[in-house]
Amino acid sequence: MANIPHLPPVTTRADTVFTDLRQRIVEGQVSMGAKISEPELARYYDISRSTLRDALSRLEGCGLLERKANVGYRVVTLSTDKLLEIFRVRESLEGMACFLAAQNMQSAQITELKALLHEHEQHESLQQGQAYYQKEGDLDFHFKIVMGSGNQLLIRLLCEELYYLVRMYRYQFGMASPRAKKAFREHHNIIQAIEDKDGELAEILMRRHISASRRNVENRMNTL
Amino acid sequence: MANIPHLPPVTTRADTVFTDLRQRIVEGQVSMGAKISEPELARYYDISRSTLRDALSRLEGCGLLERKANVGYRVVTLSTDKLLEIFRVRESLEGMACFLAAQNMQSAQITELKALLHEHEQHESLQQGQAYYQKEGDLDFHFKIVMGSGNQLLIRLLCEELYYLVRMYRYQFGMASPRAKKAFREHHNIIQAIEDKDGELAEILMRRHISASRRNVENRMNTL
DNA sequence: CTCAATTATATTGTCGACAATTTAGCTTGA
DNA sequence: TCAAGCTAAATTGTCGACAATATAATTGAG
Repeated sequence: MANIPHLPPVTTRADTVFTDLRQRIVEGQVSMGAKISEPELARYYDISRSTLRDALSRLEGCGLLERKANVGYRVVTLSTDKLLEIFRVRESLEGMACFLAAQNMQSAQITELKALLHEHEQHESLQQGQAYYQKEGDLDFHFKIVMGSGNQLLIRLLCEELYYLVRMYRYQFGMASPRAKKAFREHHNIIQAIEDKDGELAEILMRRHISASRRNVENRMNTL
Repeated sequence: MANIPHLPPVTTRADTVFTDLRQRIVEGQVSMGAKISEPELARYYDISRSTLRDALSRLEGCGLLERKANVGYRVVTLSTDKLLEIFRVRESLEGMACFLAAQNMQSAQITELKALLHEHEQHESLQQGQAYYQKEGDLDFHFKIVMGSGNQLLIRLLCEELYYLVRMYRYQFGMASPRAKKAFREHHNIIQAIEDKDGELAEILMRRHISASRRNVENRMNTL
């Protein structure tokens, strides 16, 4: 019994709501810190509370919602402190991802990665292109490297959990940093190390790259 | 309105089941890879399926259960590959935790940590003490360091998610390695670096410590 | 007898309702 | 006027039932 190519991904109502609500939280259409009213949201999506709660509990697993017994769910409240915590975790996890990517990434994947960076360089001159890069493009790059690590646990922790939080910060704190140009150069060097299969260097470069972003936020915090 | 000291933690039926089932999965009383029959488990705990599903979805968030739409939950199936993936993640995350602990740990906490290690050294000579150390004691040590990092995200990822998986491996693969004595020495050196507030050294030592365990598993795997 | 199709069974997904708890509003007293 | 206690409303936790889907058993064709 051969598999039908691209068989329709089995998706349940809760899945749909989960994905949609996640997007809305990330983009700030549901304000951060906001209390989730289960009856209201259930009416909004025209589903029962049980189905909604299924979706909500998964959002909690992603760290986008917080729950207190007998009180309910709230959208997570972002803060500079939490952002700095995320940077520390990214620094360690993505450093490891880079190390593993240097060992495991296929040449086809590396080519893809180069193409992505090149494409971003095209957009760089454009003002709105830079905005796009800050929001999504940069994470695409990091995403591809994590995928290249081949470590399923790393992929889950970063791509399916942390990155949604990171995107939420970018959308809602909208940090158009002056690091865009430096970041391009750093990305380029990281790819080079991966291509050279120099895992140790790749890890160091990635850690510096993320560490620089963290310090950038720390400095901005201190001056304001 | 002063808080009543140690106000009874608000706990729901789903909370209780979550905690109990987690314990049973970790200890292997529910076999790994086993299909979860919602009706059966609900009867076992004498709760409704809705309540049970609340607990199950949280177990999924911990990585102890896997879910497939319209098919249901299964206990995660452990494998050597997955164990090695966990080691990579622990190496990076706990390395960072150690680095931060060297900066943030209070002297009282450090004293506690020393006491714990000393206590373990007492048990070391006993055969069953060693078994205990392999199962729980070692993780207690790592747990305390992660707590000392002060990074809430790190704490969540390691103490509330990964460590349950690690304990599950230890219970069910029961690896009484010959590394016990070396591990003591390594723990000792890690504490020293933390006490000296030498974060970089502490991180390196922790990464080596975990990396050695990983290689130990890899070697065993190759010889068998 | 084997394999495919079909039917029957069991399981998951979804729903609406009730109970328990929390929150908001009101009353009362100082 | 304000605070504390009480009452009412709303929200979450829990339940059992039905619908949709997947798994198992049965039947039938070759």
